[in-house]
Amino acid sequence: MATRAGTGRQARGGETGAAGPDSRGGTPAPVPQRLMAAATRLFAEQGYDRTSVQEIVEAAGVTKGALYHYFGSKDDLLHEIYGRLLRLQQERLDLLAEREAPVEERLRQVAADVVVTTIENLDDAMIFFRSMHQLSPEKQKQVRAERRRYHERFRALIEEGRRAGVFSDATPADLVVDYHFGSVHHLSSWYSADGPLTPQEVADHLADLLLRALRP
Amino acid sequence: MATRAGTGRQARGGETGAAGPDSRGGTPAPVPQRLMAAATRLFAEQGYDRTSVQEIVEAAGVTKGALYHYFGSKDDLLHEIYGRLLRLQQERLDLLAEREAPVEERLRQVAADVVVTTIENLDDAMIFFRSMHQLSPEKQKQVRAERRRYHERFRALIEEGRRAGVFSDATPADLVVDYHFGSVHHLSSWYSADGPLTPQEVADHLADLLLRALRP
DNA sequence: AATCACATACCGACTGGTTAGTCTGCTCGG
DNA sequence: CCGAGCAGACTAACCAGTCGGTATGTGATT
Repeated sequence: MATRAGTGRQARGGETGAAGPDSRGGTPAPVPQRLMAAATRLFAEQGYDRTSVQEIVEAAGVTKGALYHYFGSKDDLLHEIYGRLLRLQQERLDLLAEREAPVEERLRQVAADVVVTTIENLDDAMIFFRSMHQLSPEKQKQVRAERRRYHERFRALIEEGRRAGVFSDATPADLVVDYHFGSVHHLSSWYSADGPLTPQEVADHLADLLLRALRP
Repeated sequence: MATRAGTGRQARGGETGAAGPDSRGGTPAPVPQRLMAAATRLFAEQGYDRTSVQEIVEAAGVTKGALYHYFGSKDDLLHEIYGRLLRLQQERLDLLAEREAPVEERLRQVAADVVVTTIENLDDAMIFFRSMHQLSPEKQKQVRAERRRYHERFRALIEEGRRAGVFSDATPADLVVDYHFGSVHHLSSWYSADGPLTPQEVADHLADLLLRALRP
């Protein structure tokens, strides 16, 4: 349904294969990917509203006709960026949460992992929390729903740890989740690859702060 | 240069007196305040770029002539909103940090206070975190510098506590500061006055999480 | 193997609408 | 009578999205 046939929307193409939009001199990446990459960079640099469709297509080396062939609207591009990040993080959360390990160890891994993947996709993350409100209300609702699922999965881990008696229950679990995700969102406004800390180090520290705060 | 001779900039007027833009039927609030109040509300609701100057002046019951009489540009309005919040929080931080009390008590109060004042000015805060990058580079630099002063003052408290042996030094102090302010920034995306928690309760919980994370 | 039918992929000029900021001039208190 | 305070028409720029058109490929029919 999604791809060809009727409307040529919803690109998404090669999630596998080379990471960059153009993996060296060989064949250039497909047009939809080039558009997504250009939009991501420009949205992160200038903001959504300040980036014109014209700029995006020029950066991707195509024209408006191509963009509107693959995407329904400018705001579709934004929605795809969100989808990409959310799918990635949800997938990793599910993977880690189901492991065999003490709950405090699983929470630590999950808390650190979301930090690492956020830093590794810092442009996406920056766009995420800056431009959410610029999505159409309908798409916004959808994104929020997915986000909530993520938070609930995370909260479930905290509650599991409480029942097991390894976490304090001094603070409502929702608040603890928001406390941690606040710091995750905030990453894009201070983390720099030039800084002294690697993504993994930052992640370990932040996860450690969370676990320390939860000590009984 | 920008405006006319006398540069009628920098409104700011009655910081004292009635809080609202129009304190009941009597005399309406002065035009600059009405403009600031209207701009604050609209920026928070729709975002900076999506709010037209025309909307602002209509909401304030004046015309463009009035706005450009008092403010140099649309982005000046934004800058004033930042200034208002930053001045308020800096002032309160200085006040609390200089009190006579054990350092852990002072940190707790400071950490909670910034949460309360953020919630009490949630529109300002939301605009702050969403629209920073829409300021002119020059004004952005200025705001960042003020923000940094605030963070450094906060960090100094943590370091004082470490020297006194009451805080753990497992995590770099900068990271701890960013951890806490992440959650403060994040407030505007989840806190609701209709929720079960009062601002003070949220503040106490968040301050508690910080202090718990810092236990040696 | 040549032709036809049809779809995908893309081009780029164009449209209708919006925007920040300017400018001239009115009004009214002192 | 003068200037601060403001009105509101105006300008020059810009922008998302549309649309008619072209090129290329593919499968079926002759």
